[in-house]
Amino acid sequence: MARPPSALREHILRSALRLFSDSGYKGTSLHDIAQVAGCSKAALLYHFASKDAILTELLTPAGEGLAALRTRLVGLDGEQAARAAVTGFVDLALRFRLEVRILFQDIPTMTVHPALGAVPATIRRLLTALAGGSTAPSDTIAAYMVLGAVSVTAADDLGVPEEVLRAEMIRGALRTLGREPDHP
Amino acid sequence: MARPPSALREHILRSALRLFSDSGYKGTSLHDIAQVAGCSKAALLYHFASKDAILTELLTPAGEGLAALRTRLVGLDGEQAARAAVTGFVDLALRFRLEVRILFQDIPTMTVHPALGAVPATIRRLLTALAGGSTAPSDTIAAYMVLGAVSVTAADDLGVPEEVLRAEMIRGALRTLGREPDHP
DNA sequence: GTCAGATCTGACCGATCGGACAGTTATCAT
DNA sequence: ATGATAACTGTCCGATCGGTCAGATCTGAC
Repeated sequence: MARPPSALREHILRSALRLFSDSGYKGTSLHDIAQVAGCSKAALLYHFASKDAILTELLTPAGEGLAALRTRLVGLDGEQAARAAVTGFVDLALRFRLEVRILFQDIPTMTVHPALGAVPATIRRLLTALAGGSTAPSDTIAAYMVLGAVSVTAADDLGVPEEVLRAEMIRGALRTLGREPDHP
Repeated sequence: MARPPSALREHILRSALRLFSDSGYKGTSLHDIAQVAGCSKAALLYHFASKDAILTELLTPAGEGLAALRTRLVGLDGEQAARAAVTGFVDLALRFRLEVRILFQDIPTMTVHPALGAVPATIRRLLTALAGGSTAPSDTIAAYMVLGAVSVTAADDLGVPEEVLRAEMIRGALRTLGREPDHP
């Protein structure tokens, strides 16, 4: 886990992250990654067991962040849960912009991924938190809309400073949920 | 254009639509489609010039619907533009649920697609309509959030009747834009 | 220097991809 | 019946895919 950083290894990860988020996992070949990273294809497979291992290592931090958000939501309900879920998810989506893009491109393929096995259940928990615990269709739909809105908006880079983007996404999400954003 | 329907041809299209939306364009092989359609891979290529031709034919109606929405928005501004854009886009996303899923999976690849060349510009027009003509960051971001919210929510099938989904999505989108949904 | 282990390369492998093509079968007007 | 055309199949092709492997090169401890 805590290996020597090996400059090339890190460079490979960065290159793969960019390519995966640009062209998708299936749309990116080991040859492509090697070319961008400036090494041979075999060098990739020296540092990583497989193409899938690269993906796993790239998505693990985001998965851990999502799990951490989940634990932060336990015990909360109603207004508190909704607000915590909104700010937590917005921060997460902004911190892992490219990872979100990767996830969204291959959702059907990815949810089967071993490192992401817990994601669907966590997303479900996040949805009920966004809905403030309500199971009414209107609240469920609004929660789902927030999920989509934040993911898509964070993934695509409009030329807005991150501070502004964060504040506006939180305000917009709260409006979507029918909660006044004026609150501290 | 108005060819004899050829039962198999239609069946191929339906099979490809399902597979593309489930596994993505790159994630679906001609062999897969042929298997689901119950014919040989060569039969596919008798009815369609290429895999890409299947995709084009599948996405063309959605592209036309989007173009139609665009023309319906010309001349409108402010409140009128926003409301027309919301209802129009919600209807479109619901009518082409699977197509939206395909588009979202391969956005970077797809926008280069010849049949979809006009889509980015149309989306931009749709965004300004959703923002009610405003170019303020807060309005632009809210418009983008609506785009994502509607697309994602329509694409994934939560078990809600389409009537309810449509009404709630419109109400939620208007809330996101900071406009009261009470209006007729 | 030298030697061991880490790092990296070129060549190669089997599988699968989209697609081409010659030939076979079904359909149908005459 | 027969000929023409549409519909379809089996087979093959070159390209590309992820991955393996034997060996070359680099590196630092001794």
